[in-house]
Amino acid sequence: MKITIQDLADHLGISKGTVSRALRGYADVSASTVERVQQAAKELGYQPSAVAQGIKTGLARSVGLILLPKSRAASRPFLMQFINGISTSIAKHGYTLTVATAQSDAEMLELHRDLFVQRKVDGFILPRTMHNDPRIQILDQLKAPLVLYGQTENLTQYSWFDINQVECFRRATTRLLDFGHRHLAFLGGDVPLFYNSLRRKGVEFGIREFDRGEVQLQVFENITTVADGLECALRLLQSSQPPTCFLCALDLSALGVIRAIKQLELIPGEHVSVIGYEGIPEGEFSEPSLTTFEVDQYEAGFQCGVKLMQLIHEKGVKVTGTLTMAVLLERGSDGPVRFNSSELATFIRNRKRLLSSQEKLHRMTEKSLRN
Amino acid sequence: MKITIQDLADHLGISKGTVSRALRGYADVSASTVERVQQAAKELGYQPSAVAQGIKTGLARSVGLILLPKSRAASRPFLMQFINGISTSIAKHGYTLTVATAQSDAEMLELHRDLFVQRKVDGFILPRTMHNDPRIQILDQLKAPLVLYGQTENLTQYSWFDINQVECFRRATTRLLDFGHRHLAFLGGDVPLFYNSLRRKGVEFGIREFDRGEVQLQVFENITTVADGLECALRLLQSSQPPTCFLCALDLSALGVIRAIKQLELIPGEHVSVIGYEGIPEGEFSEPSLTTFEVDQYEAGFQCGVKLMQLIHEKGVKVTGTLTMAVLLERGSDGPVRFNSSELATFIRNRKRLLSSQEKLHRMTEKSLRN
DNA sequence: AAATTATCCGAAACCGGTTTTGGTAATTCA
DNA sequence: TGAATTACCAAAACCGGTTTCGGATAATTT
Repeated sequence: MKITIQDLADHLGISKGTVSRALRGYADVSASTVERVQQAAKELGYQPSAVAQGIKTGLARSVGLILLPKSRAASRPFLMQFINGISTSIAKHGYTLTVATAQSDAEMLELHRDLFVQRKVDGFILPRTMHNDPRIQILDQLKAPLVLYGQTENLTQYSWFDINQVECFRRATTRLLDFGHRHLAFLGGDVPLFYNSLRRKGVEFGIREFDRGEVQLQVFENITTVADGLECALRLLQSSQPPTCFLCALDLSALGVIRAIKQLELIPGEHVSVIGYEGIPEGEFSEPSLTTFEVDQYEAGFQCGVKLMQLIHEKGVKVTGTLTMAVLLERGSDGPVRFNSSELATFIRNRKRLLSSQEKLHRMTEKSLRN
Repeated sequence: MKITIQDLADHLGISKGTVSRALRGYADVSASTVERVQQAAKELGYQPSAVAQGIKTGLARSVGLILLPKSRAASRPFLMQFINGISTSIAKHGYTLTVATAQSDAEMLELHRDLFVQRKVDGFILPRTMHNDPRIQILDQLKAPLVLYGQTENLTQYSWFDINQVECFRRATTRLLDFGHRHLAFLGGDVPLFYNSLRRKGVEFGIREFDRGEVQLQVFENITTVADGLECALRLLQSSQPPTCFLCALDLSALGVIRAIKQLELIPGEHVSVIGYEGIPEGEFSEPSLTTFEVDQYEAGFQCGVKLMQLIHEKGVKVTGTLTMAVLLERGSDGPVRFNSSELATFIRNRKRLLSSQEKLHRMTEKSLRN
């Protein structure tokens, strides 16, 4: 049924070694033979078995990407385009992407080891880098090629790709300061992940550049979902010294903050400003739309794939790191400061008191409209 | 560096054939030898190369999943848990998942053929089944094992898994009819995909069961995104005979409908009802939260994986189809009818006229609150 | 014309496993 | 005790490719 190289050789009346050399482009095969072989291969639909090729070359022609689906909220939005980017760039080298999922950190480490030892993959792409990432330690021992999507300690030893998140959050911060905000809140994400400290550092840089002693920053961590952001912002806004703007490490939490602002009958972008990071599709449709940094996840995946192909194929290549920028989408969720913190606090208090009376008014209007 | 079966055999002073048979559990190896081999394998960290194994067995121990990222809106939400389900079930058999992406339909077909001919995968899972799905035709020719996630024509020939979407939409429809709605709109999704006709059929069944000649149904297709749903619902609601409820083939379009309702200053679930399908996370956080059918994508992936493993390993097995139900999440976006279609039209017209005056009022209130 | 050099291809080794074959030693049976 | 099993394992064949080696033929040089 399936046609092998021997079948093809028999059909042409030449040896299978010659067929192989013809197809691999060796110089010691005549042009006419190469032509004949390629022609016959196309006619008979012959394609070499990747499995059989792999045994001699030692390569599986696949790269591994191992995901922890339990961290669903954070990994979901970026995934599809990231996979697409990897897949597209490695396809040029005849490589495919092996995606596996682990249910726990321990299982994830085992999976990395097993996939490599069993030669199911030739290398890995590691997204969501952590502090002292244990995956790196294991793969180093095995001398497995790897590319980081994100940064970590000892960066010079690895190939990596990342967005300059420090710069993004520095810019977001100075933008808000230029808007006149003086009470900022930073809602950080997953603490063990490296991105979190980078984004926070960006905020601190922005403030340090500017500081005339009048800027106040509140920092929170582990705010990773819409619900987290909603709950955290509600609490902060109803405190005695509410922030007038929010810097969110994740779009998801930023959307929660917007929801909180609206829930307090305030106008996001006017009464309170919000800036997110990542550029998930929901941000475009939120009301107001979310000001955020849009990350090109396809490009990220693509570059990770390119770097991994270099590591695997070009021996002796130096590792390379690449830092690019995300694009600031200036949308509706931030703007010039309207109230300072104390004014905002007062405003929110009064607003709350009047909400019930306003509701009555609303119901009356509705009734009159109905008739 | 990497330890092979020959290394292990030399270390034990026995032949590599015996090592292999010991590890594969052949009967003609003494218990003590098996013990010694297993012990040594563990100590030296030996794991057979999947590539080398594959050449003799003819299996790559991988299954293929090929995605079209251009259809981003529709495939994004379900992806992660689906992959997780597949991956988890096939891992029990030592299988991994190969994910590839294609940029066009033609490329997708080629990819299926190539991956199988090159023995990079032993079979496929086909999500998002289409009418006369061309993937199936190609894979049939190659006699490639496949499992459908979704239904199609000639279902008895294939293994497949699906949600009973006809029943879901039948229930959704009778639910709305029981609520007293008589003007329904069905916002369908991608026309070439098989799910679309199933969901529409469910709506038609629901109406047929009930019809006393007084039910009106408007049908639209290719409403696949939030923007589509928003635009379509805005248009319909401002027509002279607006529907009082929307049955949406996709949660995303349902979220757009909710947005449209709010944009017209109506209350979703009170003035106009909306029911979605799929159970994406956003639906839980929308205001009001979205009534929808929640699909267990992990389970879907898991079952597809199980079925594919059966096809690949148990020769002569019959193909199997499985139909399960999604869970109706009764949330806030639907409820008893408030207005009939004409009343709703009048209400919306008046409301529109008064919006500007109300806005003035609102601004005044705000000014007074500020001081 | 002889010697040298290219050109081209077949034969064989090899990759790391699995599976079959066959032979030896220990057991069982008559 | 001799024959027939049985238990066990080494050796070899095999899977489908790639790569090395060496030889035959043709082309070039001296």
